[in-house]
Amino acid sequence: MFRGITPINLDAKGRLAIPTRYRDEIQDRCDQKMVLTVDHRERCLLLYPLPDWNTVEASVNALPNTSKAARRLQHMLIGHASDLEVDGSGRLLIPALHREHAHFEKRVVMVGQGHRFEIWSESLWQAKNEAYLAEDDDMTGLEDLRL
Amino acid sequence: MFRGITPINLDAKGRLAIPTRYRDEIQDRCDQKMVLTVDHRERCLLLYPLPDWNTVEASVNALPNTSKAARRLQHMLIGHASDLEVDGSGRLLIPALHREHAHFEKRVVMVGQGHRFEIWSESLWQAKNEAYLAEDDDMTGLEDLRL
DNA sequence: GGGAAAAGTGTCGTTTAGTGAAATTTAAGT
DNA sequence: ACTTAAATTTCACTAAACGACACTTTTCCC
Repeated sequence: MFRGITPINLDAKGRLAIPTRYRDEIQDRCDQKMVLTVDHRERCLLLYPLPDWNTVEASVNALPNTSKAARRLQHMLIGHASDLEVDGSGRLLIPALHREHAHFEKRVVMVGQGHRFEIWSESLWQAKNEAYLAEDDDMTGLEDLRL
Repeated sequence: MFRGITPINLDAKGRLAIPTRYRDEIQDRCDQKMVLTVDHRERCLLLYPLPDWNTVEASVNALPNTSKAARRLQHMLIGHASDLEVDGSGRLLIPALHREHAHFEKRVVMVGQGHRFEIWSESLWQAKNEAYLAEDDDMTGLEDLRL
């Protein structure tokens, strides 16, 4: 289970050093083999251990491709999926197109989300948080939730 | 399995250099013999290793040609299919008609899609992505999906 | 049919990006 | 506080992608 948020500096070649506390779990779970793709509704990247990605990919591929929403998902998620391997120093090279897509500069934040990570440009992440705070607090459908 | 997205510059003669990480697999799978055709609903090209294309072609040909949708598929896919061979430097010459159809200029992106590739003009690919991101997030029928 | 132009093919050198290792810095433990 | 280990940054090397060039083949026009 990945949890927590970590700010990280990309190096000059666009490599991202995985926070140490996740490295053992990643080693165990997928032998350093991960898949990076884009989120279909936000300007951020999604990072899965390979086995978890395979599950997601299978369920997205199984959707009827007559549905427009399904085709959108297939185009975005599957189309942008890239195999990555964690190198000997615990780093991942983020492909240039993905960096551009998510507007990465030097500083990014890596957000643990259970079986996967979200990776955001730090400035976009901050903007997103500000936007959430400014928004009306619409909790429709969530009335029974106890936080 | 082809996966990942790579930006590529066509050379002055319209040749596309296959990314090196795919070359071994292509050599093994089809001895450099590939088939290029057009997608029937997007302005992009589809590139198959010959054996995989043969499967696709057979199943499209098996469709009842009383169906209008089937005739459309046969016309588009099979009609535009063109045999290509990877040259000694790992490049494919994209026929002029295909380049025009998909609005290729210099920069294209090659998108691994399992047993085949999609090839897009970079600007069309970006436009498509932006359009998807801007779209309403209509997930009707996909409520149970866990990404 | 001859010539010219266009299109196709192959090779080479340069540049850029990717990879791996080393060294410095930081942190942790004794 | 000192030693050891770990993590991050920097540097150097390798390989792939790019562009240029030269040669061949085909096509079109005169």
